[in-house]
Order: sequence, then C-alpha cells, then structure tokens
Amino acid sequence: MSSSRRQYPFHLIEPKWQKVWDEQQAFRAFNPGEEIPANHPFALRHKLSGKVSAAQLPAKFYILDMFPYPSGAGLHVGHPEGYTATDILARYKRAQGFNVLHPMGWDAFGLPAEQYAVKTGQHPRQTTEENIATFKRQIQSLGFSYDWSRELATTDPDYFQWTQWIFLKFYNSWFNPKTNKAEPIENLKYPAGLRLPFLTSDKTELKNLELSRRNFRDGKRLAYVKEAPVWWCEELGTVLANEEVIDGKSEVGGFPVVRKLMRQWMLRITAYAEKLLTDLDTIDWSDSLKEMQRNWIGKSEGAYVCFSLEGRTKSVKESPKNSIESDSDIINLEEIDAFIQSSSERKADSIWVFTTRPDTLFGATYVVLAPEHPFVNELTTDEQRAAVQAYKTEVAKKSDLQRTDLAKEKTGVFTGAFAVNPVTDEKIPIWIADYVLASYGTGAIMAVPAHDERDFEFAKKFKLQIKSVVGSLKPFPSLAINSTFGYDDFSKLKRGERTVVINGEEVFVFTSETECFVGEGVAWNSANSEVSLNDLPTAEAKQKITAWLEEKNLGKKTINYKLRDWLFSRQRYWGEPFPIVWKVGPDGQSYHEALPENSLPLLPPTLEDYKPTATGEPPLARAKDWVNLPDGSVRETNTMPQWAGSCWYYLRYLDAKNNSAFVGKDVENYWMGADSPKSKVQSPKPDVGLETLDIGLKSTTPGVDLYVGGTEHAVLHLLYARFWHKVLFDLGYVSTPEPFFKLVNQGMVLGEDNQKMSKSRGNVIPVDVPVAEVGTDALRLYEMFMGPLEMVKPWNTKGVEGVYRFLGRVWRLFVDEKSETAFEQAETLATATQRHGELLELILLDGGIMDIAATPAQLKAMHACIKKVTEDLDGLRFNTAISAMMVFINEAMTWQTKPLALMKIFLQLLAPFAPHLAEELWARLHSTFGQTAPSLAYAPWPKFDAALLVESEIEIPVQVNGKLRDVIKVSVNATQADLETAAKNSEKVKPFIEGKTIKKIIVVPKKMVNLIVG
RNA sequence: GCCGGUGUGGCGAAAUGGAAGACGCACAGGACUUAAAAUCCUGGGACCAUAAAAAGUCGUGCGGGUUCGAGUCCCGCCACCGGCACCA
Repeated sequence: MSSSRRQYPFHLIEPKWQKVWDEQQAFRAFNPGEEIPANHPFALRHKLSGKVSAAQLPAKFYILDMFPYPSGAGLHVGHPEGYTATDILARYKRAQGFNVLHPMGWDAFGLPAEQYAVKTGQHPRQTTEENIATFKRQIQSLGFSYDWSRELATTDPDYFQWTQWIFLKFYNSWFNPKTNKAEPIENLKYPAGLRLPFLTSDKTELKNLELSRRNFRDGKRLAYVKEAPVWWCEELGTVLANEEVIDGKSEVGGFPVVRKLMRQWMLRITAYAEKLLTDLDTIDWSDSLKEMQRNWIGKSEGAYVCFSLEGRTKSVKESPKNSIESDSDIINLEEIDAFIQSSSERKADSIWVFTTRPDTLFGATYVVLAPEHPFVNELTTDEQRAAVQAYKTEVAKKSDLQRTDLAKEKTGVFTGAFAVNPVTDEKIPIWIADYVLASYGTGAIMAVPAHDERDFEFAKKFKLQIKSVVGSLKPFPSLAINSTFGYDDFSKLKRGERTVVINGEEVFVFTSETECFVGEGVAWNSANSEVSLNDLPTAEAKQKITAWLEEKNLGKKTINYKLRDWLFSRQRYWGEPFPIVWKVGPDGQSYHEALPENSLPLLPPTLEDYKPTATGEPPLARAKDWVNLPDGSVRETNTMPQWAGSCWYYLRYLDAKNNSAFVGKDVENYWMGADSPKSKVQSPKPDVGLETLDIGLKSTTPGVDLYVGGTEHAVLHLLYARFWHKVLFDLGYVSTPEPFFKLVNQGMVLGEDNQKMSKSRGNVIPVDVPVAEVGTDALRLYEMFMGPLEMVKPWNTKGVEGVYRFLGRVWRLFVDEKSETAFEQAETLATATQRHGELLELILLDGGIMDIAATPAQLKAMHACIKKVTEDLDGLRFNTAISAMMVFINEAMTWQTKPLALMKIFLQLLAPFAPHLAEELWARLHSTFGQTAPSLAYAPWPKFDAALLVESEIEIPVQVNGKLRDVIKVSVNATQADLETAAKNSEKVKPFIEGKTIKKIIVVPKKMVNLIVG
C-alpha cells in the first residue's frame, strides 16, 4: 500500500486542521453561565457572546463514548469504531445547531498498572500516566471533536474525591420501602424498643440500647459491612463481585476463585432491583441488552411455603410477615433476608421454601435443603449422620466450577428427617443436595418431580415418589405421534387421557407419572378437605393456594430476585481508598465511622511494596503511619472496585472543573434535565436557495442522548451506573431517573482472518498503521463503511484502500491536476526542515468550479445525496450514507462545470465523516472566490428540497402474473388508465397476454403494473 | 436447555410487501505509459443456449403458508454468533 502514489496530501492536511481546531478550541462546549468568547465559531453561529443562560443556549445534545481503560498496548483499529460513530454524529448535530457535549476521559484505576508495580516497583500512577499519554496521542491523531477541556481521569484526586463523596452519600442513606426510595439515614425509623427517648436510666441497659441502635442503623445503610461468603481469587489476591466471576473463574485473567468468609463492604443494589427492572421500559436500548439486564436481575414471582417437621411441634406459628416488622403487604427483600438469617438462630421447627409454582404444592413429594442450610445438622438422624457429613465435606471441597461442571449428574443424601406437606399432610423425606443453592430463596425447596426437570431427574435417580398434579392441554412430546396432531384427535390417544371442565366445557388433558411436564396447564389431583385446585388453570390455582396458605399462616406471596448486593471492596492498592475509619467501642466491638466530607480526597499512601501483606491484608495495611490515626482509630484498608469511577464519570464531564460540588445543579439540569431549554436555532440566509435545517421547538431528551460502547459492559458498568444514578436521583442530586437514554452497542471488529483481534493471534492492526498509510479521514470512513454499526465485521485492508480512493476522487474533483504535480515535485525537493505545510499553497482549485447556477440534473443529484445522508445519519446508518456520497461523486466526476454552491454543500455532507479533507477544500473554495470562510464545523446543515427530486418521466416495471416482462417509460403524471394501456401495448408483454384473458390488473401508481392472465 | 441476534454473489454489504445484489473489495478486459504504478473506461448471480447475443429458467439457510406479488409478513425447522445457565 505504501509503495503506491499518495491519493492526496493527507499527511499535511490532517495535522494542519487538528492544530487549527485545537488553537480555536473549536469543539469546546459551553455551560450555562459560562463566558463565551465573541469570536468562537459557536458564538458566531448562534449569535451569542458573554455569559449566556441556559434559556439562551440552543438545545443540548450529549454524545458519550464509554471511556477507555488506557492499557499499555495502545489502540488497535477495532477501538475507534464507536468513537468514529459518535464523532460523526457530534459533528452532524453541531451543524444542525445543537449545543453538543462530546467528552473523553480515562477509566484509569485497574489491576494491570498495579501488577506492573508489584513486578517493577514503579508507582501505578506513573504507569497510568504514561498509558494515558499514549492513548491520548492516538485518539487525538484521529481528529475527533472532543472537548478536551473536560478531560478527566478516575485516578485524579480531584475526580476521586467525589467518588469518595458519593460513597459517603450511600453510607449515610437507607432505602425506605414505604417511600420506595433512598433517604438520609437521619430519617431511619427504629423499631419499637429502640425509639428515643429510652425509658430507662440503667446505664448498662442504655449502653446496650445505643449499641442496638447502631447495629440496626448500620444494617440499613446503602453501603454496609457484611461478613459474607465471597469469591476470593488467590491469583489476583482479591475478592471479586458476582458479576466479575464467570464459570467459576475470574473475568480478568480466568483464574480460579474460591468461596471464603470475609468482612466486606456491600452496596445495597438489591433495594433497586425492581426499579432497575421496570425503568428499562423507559429507555431506548437494544432488546438483547435489556434482556441481559433482566436476566441478571432475575425477577421471579412466587410464594414462601412453610413445611412443618415430622415429630416436632412448631414452637411458634409464624411467617416472615409476622415474625418481623413490615410496612408493606409484600415483604421486601431486606426483611426476607433478615428472616432467613434469623432461622440460623432459631430452633429447627419448620422449613420455609421458595417456589414459583405454589399450584404444584399437592405434588411436593420431598424437600431438599442446600448442604449449607443451617438446619442440616440438627435435622440429621444418627443413622444418616455419617453419610450427610461425608456429603457436606465432599461438596465443600468442590469449587463452584466443579459444582456447575458436574451439573449433569444429580447427587444428594437423605437426612433421615421428614417434613409434612401442609396441604396433603403426608410425611415426606428431607434430603440435602448441591443442586439447591444456599444463596437463592431460602436455601430450601419443595421438590415437585412431576413438574420440574431437576426434581424429576433427582427423583428418578433416588427412586422418590412422582405425583402428577398438573395436566397438559397438549399431548406430551413423546405422546405426539406427529406434529400435525390436532386438538380433535386427542381422544385417539391411548394413555394419559383424562378430561376436566374448563368454563363449562369438557376438554382433554394429559397427565403422566412417568414423564415431566413443566408447562402451565390445569390442576388435578389437588384437593384436601379445605381447599381444592382441581380443574383450575395454573394461574388461578397459584392465586387460590397462595391465598389459602396466607390465611393459614403457612405461606406468603413474594417476589424473588437473582440479583445480589454488590460486593464493593477489593484488597488492592490502585483504587479509591474508603473514607472510613474503624474504632473500638466500650463493649470491645469495633465499629466504622465516616470521615467528614471536608477531609476528602483521602489519598492512598505511598508504598515501596505493592503486594498484599503476609497475613493476607490488603497492601494499604503496609502503610502503618497512614493506617493508624493519632486518636487510636484505624483506617479501612480495602479499596473500591474499578467500577466505582465509571459509575458517574458522565456526570463529571458536565462540570469537570467544579471544586465545590461533584456537578453544579444548573449545569446538571441543562445537560441531563428533561426540561432543558427548547432550541431556538436560527435559519441563516440560505446559500443556494437551500434552507438550513430548523430544529424548531424540539424538546430535548432526558439524560445522555447517545451512549456508544461494547456489549461487554451489559451487566457490569451499565447496571452499576444505573444504580448509582438512581440513588443520586432519590437523594435529589440529579434530575433524571435514568442516566443513558439511548444506548448503542457497536459490533466488534475482527481481524482480517475473521478472528477476534488479539496479540496471541498476531492479527492486531494498531491505529497508527492506517493513519500513516492512508490518513485518519480514510480510516474513519472505512470504520463506518464496513457495515452496520451494531454488527460484528472483519477488517479488510483492501477495503480501506477503497474508501481511500474515494477520498482521492473527491480531491481530484476539486483540485487542478497540474498544480498538484507541481506541488509533488516541490515536496520531493523540499528538505525536512522546510515547512511542507506552505507547499500546500501550490495546489490550486480546478478551473471547472465556477460560481454559476446548477443544472436541474446537478441539483437532483445533489439533493438526492443530501436526503440520503441526512436520513441515514438520523438512523445511524453510516455505511449507506457513505455509499450515497460515492454515488454523487461518481456522477460529479462526469460534470464539465461544477457549480460552486453544490461543491460547498457536498463538503458539508462530507465534513462529519472526513473533516480534515472537507475543511481544507472548504477553505480553498472560499479563498479562491474571495469569500470569508465560516467555520465548516458550525456551518448550518443543508436541507434538501423534495421538489427538485421529482422526475418528469419514470420507468415502471410491468409484470405478467408477477413476473417481470418489461420496463416502460411513462410520464410521472400518468393515470392508472394510462399505465394499463401502456402496459398492454408493450411489445415485450404482448406475447405473454395474447390469446389469454386478463383477469385482473394491479396498478400501483408510480411503482409498477401487474397483469393477471388466465 | 433458555433468551437475544444473524443467515443474500468469490468477499464486506444494499433493498417503506412492488425491477434482488446499490456502494465498495477482489477479478477480467480496454485506454494512457518505453514500462510499471497511479488514474480513467467497460464487464460481471447461477443455469440453459450461442460464433456472439437475444429470449428463457432458477435464484436471498431449509420446508410450508398468506398475497396479484415475499429477502421483507405468518407457521415449522436448520446453522452460526452473543448472553444466561441446577436461580426452584
């Protein structure tokens, strides 16, 4: 590629314009109340200057990229795909008259810099800064129109002091189920015995009450401490969040993880499970992404059911609802949690299970506990004790990886104990098995083998009773003789036939004790002396039995989520330290306390050695002077996970330099608010009889208007950030309930071998390569021309040359060939020290460009192009927008004379895609014709004139019986009758209709004619 | 297994239910050139036929259906990609 002649002097043009934009601060976005320099292109476009209020500013448009983690490897050609898409849109929206916010920053905390520090002793900050410098240089070489004055890095103390500040907001808040939102901890309602003033003067009692209050309060905070089983990764020397563990391995590095009991900071994301779920309906994200979040949140509706124990009397008849204070009808997660927790302290008198199919209760033939269930030891009979112990040991030895890997084969052990099915009063065995998870529901299930695959498998293996209680309205797959089995044929079946009455009608249902049916159907076999579900459809049966259980205090309707609270601490150095200290109370118990806000930022200490300590404490514990405070309190030595900084960076961009708040109120409201000012975009005097696009009184979008990034963040960053945003919203710090209104995932760019790009495959193409060989504009164009943004597509170097050639054609459309040859010769002779940029002046415009009126054909081609490019940009269809410009250029290459006005319009269309080339030619067009060039970046977007696209004669396909037989030319005004006649008279059509009767003629005006003959 | 997405030339891909394959790559032929590169022009789904063509037939993963007409809508499958996965 490099051996061939350069298509155009991009090597001079691109740095030239990048410098101009930089010097002008051309892409700086202005906040309400900010001083706008009178000569800034934005000020000139909108006739603004000085301090401008939100109401005076045009409508905002916030275009955000997922900010990168600056790794040492630099950018490859896959990275700028999303950045290119957002930049094109940012430039387009700027031309349309929006106040565009388009920022970039660095997600810079992270493990690689720390691991490098462990190896070499180089401070992670230094590594981070070097990597940022590389990334910034590469990103800037691509000519993106970022507002660099808002650049931020999560590792910067000016930034992370606010990350710590937000953590304190979490710490000092609780979730009020009654108002369904986060509130300051001062509003917390204490249970009866703990309310002030205390009605005692006994000092010990008072002390204990104070302590209980503190424990209660600390247990309610949105950021709380929990001794919990966590994922410990030995290799990384830290714990990981659920979301960071994939198939029993760490997401980063793929190292094994094990369960370990540790004291950890948690964020109460579960309180927001329902909002995170339902608010997905209010935002414009892809279905697949929403679905991933829904699956992760994992809502299921069902009931808790109480099974009493054979041979034991229940000490108290209680349900979760009655055993704890509750403000709502449906018990919330927190209360369930507390209830389940409390069962470990109570005697084993009954077992609560969670089920989504309470309608199958009559078919529950055994109970299974998770091996870790607190009742197991107490329930196990002496005969079974050895077997149960052996099983528990075996399970504990298995890593979770093995537990899921071996999922195929069910294992378990009988405890020797029996429970009583609350509706049948039958004695049913209690087993333990590792297919029941301690961490979900109550850690116990009622097994209904006839209607649950897993229970069915287990029952078959251990020869447990299978009892069918739900009939299917369709034959079981194995009974279906063929797929066309009709409803009426049911009676022909030999087995499983049975009828029930639904809505007064007798219908067949199919039941089986030898096969599993998990679908919904009709209940049967489900009645006792008090309640009957027989003949009820599943949904009704669920309702009826749940109501009955509630009335008997044997159950409670409930909602369960898979989502767990977010494990928020890491045993690392290179992260935000917690603004927390630990103290020891008079009772000898240690407790935590928040640092005052004015002490932030809390900087990490400087270390010589970044490894964890020998005792397994985090590296921060090495800094004794930092950890131990004069008053005897001790600092928290964990740090926050990498996700913390990325949870709110999009808010800091709005007001990146604010020293008194994480974001200013008015500024936040302007850029994120749903009711920011309406646009008042002016329509300047049209250039060529064209009007500029008038945005009119279009209201703005709440939150970020467009967020582009990879799918890998579907359940991590995107869920965490939504959670933080919702807490900040509840506490009144932000004005919208959702941060990202529209989100698009760019598809991955594969290597030329159709494999994902990776070092080990050796198929990585660094961005610097195409930038040097064909220039940034060609790279940008190709990134978009490959295919639709969301699709996965392979890189093809030959394809890059195609768009590079296109830019060469554009160049040659505009410049005089002889002058370019002169330029090239001069450049060869010039020494390196000479200013090559000045040589560009040798290149002259093509003489065919004249300030003359365009022909109708020229106007038509131009306006077709404006229409297509505009519509495709609105739909993010960059690839077809580019092909429309190619079509235009292919035609314009044949023109003898090139009207100046059209040449300008074309450059405006090209500018978002190839801004350097467009700026260069734009400036030349103006200077050559003695005009002053307004900034192309802010030139009003051209508007197409539909009237110019109308043809006088059009070609109409003629079909006979749906097959194309001719294409006829008719006037655009041809009537239906004209078309019919013309079609019938076509010489090519005649042979197909002669001697036949025309039964019908379908005429679609301006589209086609179809003759139906018999 | 469940959820989501995608299947169209040699390749990347286009097509509000109305001319399938725009645009680009690769390829072939031609012009320019001492020559090459670059550039410009022309060609192209498959089959059948032919000296060459015209005409014709078949074509959007597979099988059905709706419609005057289906890449597009409906039903049933298959393959690939991504996610989740003993969540009761």
